Amino acid sequence: MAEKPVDRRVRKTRAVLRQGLVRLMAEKSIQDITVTELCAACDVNRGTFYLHYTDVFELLHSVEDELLAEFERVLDSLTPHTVFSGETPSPAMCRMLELLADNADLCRVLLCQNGDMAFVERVKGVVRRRVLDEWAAQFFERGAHAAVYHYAYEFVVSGCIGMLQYWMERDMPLSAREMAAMMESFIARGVTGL
Amino acid sequence: MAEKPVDRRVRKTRAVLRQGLVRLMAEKSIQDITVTELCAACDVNRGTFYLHYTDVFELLHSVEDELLAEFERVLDSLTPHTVFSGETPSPAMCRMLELLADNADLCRVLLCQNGDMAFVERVKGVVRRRVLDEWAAQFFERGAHAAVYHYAYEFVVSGCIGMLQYWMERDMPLSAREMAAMMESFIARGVTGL
DNA sequence: TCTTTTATTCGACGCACTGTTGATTATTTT
DNA sequence: AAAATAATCAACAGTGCGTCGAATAAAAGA
Repeated sequence: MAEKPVDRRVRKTRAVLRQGLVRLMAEKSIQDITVTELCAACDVNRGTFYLHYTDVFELLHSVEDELLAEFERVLDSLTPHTVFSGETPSPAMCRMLELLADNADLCRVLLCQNGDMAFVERVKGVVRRRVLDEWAAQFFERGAHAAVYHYAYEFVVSGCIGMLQYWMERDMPLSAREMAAMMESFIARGVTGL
Repeated sequence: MAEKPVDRRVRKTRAVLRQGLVRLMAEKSIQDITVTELCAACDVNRGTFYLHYTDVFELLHSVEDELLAEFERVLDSLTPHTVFSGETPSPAMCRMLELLADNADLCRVLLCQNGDMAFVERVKGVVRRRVLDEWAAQFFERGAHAAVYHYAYEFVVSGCIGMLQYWMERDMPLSAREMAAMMESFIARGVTGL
């Protein structure tokens, strides 16, 4: 694990391109963004772009990777006890929502209208790997059919992401804590149990 | 509303292009599909393409429109009574799932990996316009906070679509009826109520 | 600080796809 | 059978792509 220090110029160029992409994505769909256009908007030479990325999509993925890594760090900082404590809303859910709020512009662009479906799948996958086994155990205790908890998981995760999209598209009118509480309520009792 | 009969050649060309696009989309992402490539795959002259569509995305939208129209026809054929009868699973839900099963290839391409997020939003919108008012009434009867039912709606619709994605990506191992029953159970009682 | 290393810039190149045109051929409609 | 219209074909300029070598600028190492 050699810590390779990255040249300051490289860091700067990549940062400029990343934030330039996010800025453009707020205006237009990713497939309409050309390398030429992005470089002009960022005042970076087009050739320089190709020193770092093969195309706009690879750049997008690097942006996604960065956010996803931060997301995973939050998940890793949560002990199982933190997650399954009786507290409502759970600190785990709250911290994840705060992360979204702190990266609102980027998350909106990736998760909402004209977002990246593949990225949404990746997010689901990250959560799945950490939650599903725990879930499975709880379901089996209740004697539920084996396949059911997979569908239950998809329902819950997709449902939460849908709520987040609605929330972000309206510039987050509720606090992270309020959102977390609502989500956990829906997960546990469905929507008729209000 | 003049019924304009469309030339057989036009119908045929458009049909060939539509099914060609769906075929290609099963292999690669939409943004990697060029007009040149699509026309070669369909054995249609490239110039002919431009007589009907401005670009690949307009063709995609026309495909989406067709599916969405069929979806709406199903919804329209359902009386409120059909939807809110006590029957489980409801005939409404079953019919919608059967429509998905009948258009499996297309739905998979539009809703799953590398799908079109804007299309998913349109689907949500179609359902929303027909369901939300009914929902709102039920929520107010229970004295719920005004904004809550919007989030509840997003949770449920997104949750169901997430289940559908999981279902379709695995080539629909359950029947439409089984899926409908599971969805309605999650909606009503959440996932811990199994 | 001076030297070495490395990143960025610049101009240019062939290439592929685009969107359109006008003329020609084939099919459908009346 | 005649008229209308759709599809084909070849060709065009325009634009972005991906790459290159040479020149310049900036950072790292001594």
